[in-house]
Amino acid sequence: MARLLEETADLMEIDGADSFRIRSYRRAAEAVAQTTVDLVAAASDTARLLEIPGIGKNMAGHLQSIVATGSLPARDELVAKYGAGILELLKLPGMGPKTVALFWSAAQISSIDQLAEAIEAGRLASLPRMGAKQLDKLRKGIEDYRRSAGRFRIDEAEEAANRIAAYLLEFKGIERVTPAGSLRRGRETCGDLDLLVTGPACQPEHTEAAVEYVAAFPGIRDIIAKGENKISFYLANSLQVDVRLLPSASYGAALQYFTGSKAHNVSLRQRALKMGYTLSEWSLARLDDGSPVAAATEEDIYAALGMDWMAPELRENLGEIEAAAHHDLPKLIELKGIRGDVHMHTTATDGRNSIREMAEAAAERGYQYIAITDHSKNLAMTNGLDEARALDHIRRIREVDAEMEGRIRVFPGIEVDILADGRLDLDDEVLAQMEVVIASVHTRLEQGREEMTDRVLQALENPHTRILGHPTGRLLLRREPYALDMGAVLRRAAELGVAVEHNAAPERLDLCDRDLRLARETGCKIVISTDAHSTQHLGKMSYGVRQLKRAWLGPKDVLNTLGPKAFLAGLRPRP
DNA sequence: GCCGTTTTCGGCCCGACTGTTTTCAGTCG
Repeated sequence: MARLLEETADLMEIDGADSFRIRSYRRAAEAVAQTTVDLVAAASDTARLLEIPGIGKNMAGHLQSIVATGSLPARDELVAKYGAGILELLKLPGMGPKTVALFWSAAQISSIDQLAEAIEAGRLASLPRMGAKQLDKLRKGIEDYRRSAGRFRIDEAEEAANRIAAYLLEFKGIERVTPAGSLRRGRETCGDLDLLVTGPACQPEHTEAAVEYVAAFPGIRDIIAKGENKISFYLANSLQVDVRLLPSASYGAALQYFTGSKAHNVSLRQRALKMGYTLSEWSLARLDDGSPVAAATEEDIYAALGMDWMAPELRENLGEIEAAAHHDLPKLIELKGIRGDVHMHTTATDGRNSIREMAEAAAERGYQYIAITDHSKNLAMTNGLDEARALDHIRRIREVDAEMEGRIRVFPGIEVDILADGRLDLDDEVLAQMEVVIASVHTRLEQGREEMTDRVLQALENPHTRILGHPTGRLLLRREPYALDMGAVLRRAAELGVAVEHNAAPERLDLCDRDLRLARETGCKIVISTDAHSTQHLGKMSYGVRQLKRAWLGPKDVLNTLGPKAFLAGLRPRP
């Protein structure tokens, strides 16, 4: 429902509707996404819907229409006018509603394919504001987009996996559903979803009823293939799902095989061959007579190969096979090892909860400490703090720290903006009052790699910078981490004792595998956070922790696995 | 389109940056 409202807002923007009216659709989308009210149940009771802030008479009608018919007439009309493909254009960097509208009216462009064709044909060069640079940027944006399209963020894949698993487990005779592939390995994105299913209903020759049950899953858009042991289909969002039914006797071998990675499996099979075995999705078996050695569990298979079992996140053929054979696997970070979160926002800027509420929620989660790090003045849209407000805010944070009576420590902090010349946007005297100063780049990165890197290195030199924050959202969404020379940044950060933040929210995995491995090699300290803007968001960081695991980062590398005192001591000393 | 009233219509976060301007529009956070 939130997505339909959000898309309607996008279409209205292209259509040139009143901006405040558009905003009310976005607010309603947000409200729908956040509310705890059961909207389907409440749809018959208009008064109930009207109680939700941001939902008025019209929106209530929209919600009722979505519940009743699955569609929203206001959106349908605009889709009919512009075509459904036009929404995709907004995902290209530098493409906003005005440009989309311009291309539509001037060249009848309503999809990415049409845009690509029009650029190549030179049909856009005569339009206002469309110089060579702009068109180059669009060309590159389309290329990036096409490369990443078809992959799904891990949180989307996991949500789908959970939904399907819940359905499958209702069937008598299905006992276990395990996601394999890149979802199990905790990659940032998944190309498709592999679900391994076992139980009495999965015995060979007797799978028909179970297969039919899978095929009846209500979320299926198209069935691609349906056989005895395997069924493949698309969900409504085009995510491809492969469900495999397996006898429990070979469940471990199949799980190992389908978890991968490919490189890990190749290495593992080579090792098996050297030891006189052959490894397949059915079993680990002797080469000479084909008799099975291990198959039921992954532990059995790895053990038979003389190795310790390892977490799926490690299986990328980056030395884990040798380490497991030498019983030398690193001690890795688990979610429960995170003892504090030191990047979060409150109602003072763009957060939804007060300092006290954030502190209570964090204490309830079992955290030992937090830092409140609201935005500084340069982020005007968030009502960022200027010097005077920042000082007031610190006073309030200290009060809450006292009010919590030791149940949790609350450190004063701030997330400052790194300006174009590398300076921070608040006075040093104010920064000197903060325990946690996170310096973040919030402007877009078309400055070029050299300038951007310089800018960040400058910010590291500022003696008040204690944590380097995420280098801007747009960059992360485009998954182009090397627009910044992260090697140079991490090395300098390590020298200066500045910690680097790894934002663990699923849509924001801002340090990629290579950066995290580099952090380990350079000895750069990592701080893991979720950049929480509400109590709901606080602590939802399992994905980021899985990233750390794959990079082999251990508790000694991640500062907020330490207690409050050790955490502060691990930051760069304050001047 | 929502909200909160000054109860029936006016207000609704704003500044930096880029590329194209020759004074600013569009995008982004």
